[in-house]
Amino acid sequence: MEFSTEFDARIGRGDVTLTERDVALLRAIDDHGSINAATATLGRSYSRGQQRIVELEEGFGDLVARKRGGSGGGGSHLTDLARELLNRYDQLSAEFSGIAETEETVLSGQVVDHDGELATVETAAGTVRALVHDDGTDTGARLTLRADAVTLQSPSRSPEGDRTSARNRLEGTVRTVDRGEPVALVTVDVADEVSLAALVTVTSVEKLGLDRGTPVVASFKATATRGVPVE
Amino acid sequence: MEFSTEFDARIGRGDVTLTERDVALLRAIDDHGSINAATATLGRSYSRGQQRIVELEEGFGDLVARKRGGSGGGGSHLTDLARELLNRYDQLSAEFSGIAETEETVLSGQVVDHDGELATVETAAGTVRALVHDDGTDTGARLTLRADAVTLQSPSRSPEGDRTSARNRLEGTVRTVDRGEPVALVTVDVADEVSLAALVTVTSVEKLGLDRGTPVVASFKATATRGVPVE
DNA sequence: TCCCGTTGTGCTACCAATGACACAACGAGA
DNA sequence: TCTCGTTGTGTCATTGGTAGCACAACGGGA
Repeated sequence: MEFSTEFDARIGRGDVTLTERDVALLRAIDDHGSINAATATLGRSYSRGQQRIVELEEGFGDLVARKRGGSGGGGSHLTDLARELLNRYDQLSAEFSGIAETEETVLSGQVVDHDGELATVETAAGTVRALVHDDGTDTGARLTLRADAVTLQSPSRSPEGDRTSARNRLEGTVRTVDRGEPVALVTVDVADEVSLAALVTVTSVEKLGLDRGTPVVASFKATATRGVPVE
Repeated sequence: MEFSTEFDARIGRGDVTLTERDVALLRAIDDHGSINAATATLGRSYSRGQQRIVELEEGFGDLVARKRGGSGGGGSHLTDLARELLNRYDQLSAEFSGIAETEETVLSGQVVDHDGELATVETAAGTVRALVHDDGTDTGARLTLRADAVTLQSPSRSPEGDRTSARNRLEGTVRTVDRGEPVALVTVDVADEVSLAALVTVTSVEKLGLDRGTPVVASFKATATRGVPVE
């Protein structure tokens, strides 16, 4: 069954939260130079738009410098704070949509150890360390491993007693290489019936000489793999 | 200024989307064995709850097996599909909240090259490859680098012409080590006035002998650093 | 055959967010 | 002093989602 994963990003402060709708309003003000023109082009009512700005400013501080009267009747422009908020919102959305869109592989396994948030999980592909939130009855867990968190390297150069903080290592062989334009999706067989997806740049594909059958080591940080308890 | 980053996770299919509210309803049905008891304990109306289930099932397929009449009057229980949906939702939430909570560092810089989504950005800390969405007027970009995507390694063992797909490398020295219980937040000075945050396990801190002043190499994948264009 | 608690369905009422509209206040420039 | 387009403020209407309620349908067991 095919799902689409979606999200709403919000930025909160005090008891107001900035939503996508608010961001659109601020952007329109920035574009048109007045609340009036902004609400008009958005097909929204001025009165409500103005009210909303006041509400937001009670939580965040000055966002819109407004002037009435004068030549042209006045106008409004965004404060530096508002611009910072918009940038922050863009970044947040970019990260969320990264998650919503990126391929991921799910590993199920048994929790054999639990130290705070850090769990050791036995999976079909080997034992993996991951962050698992709840720790009440730790029997099993489903780990989700995002393709952009997996780094690939040649087996020749990959010491066992490692000097890196990426301590989850799974050996395998490349199953498929799906070249997008600047990025490629590589799937790696790490056990019978278990394969990982890794998102790497095409230049990395070439540097590592990745092709069907190439032996590789997939490594990923414990702190980058999150899981939820099951059963 | 201190913000809180929030989100709503949703799973869509067709033209219905499963929200957190729906998840709560399904969970309550699973707990109590009937829609009636579920809506009652949630303080919601039966009629609306039942309607909502029908709406969801039009998009997703059978979620709640309902039986009326019989001993006890009947009852309801979740289908396997519903359970799968709930698991999927849990995983998605876990990933989103990981993003919302995790420390991150922002690098601003000039875009010097743009190949599809992959941009090369000159920052104060060095040149970095990252995924940047829009590519209309590529002047500057703000890259956000999540602490859980940064891996640390000792400089001794880190070949220049690398055999790994993590190609962004920044050398620096440890500024602070903030030990949480199983995970530690390490900040690394990589240039004047620029420091990165890395989230690693405490055992990695010990293995690498990280302490204030320790020279380290911070590396991260281009596909794990996302940016938004500015100006 | 009756009893019971559930599902299924339809109606009204309510609430919060929003739009629609009216009108005063403003202030630079003609 | 007048004009003009904007901000600021208030009132009323509309809308979408929900609760509240009533009542029929169901079917296993007493």
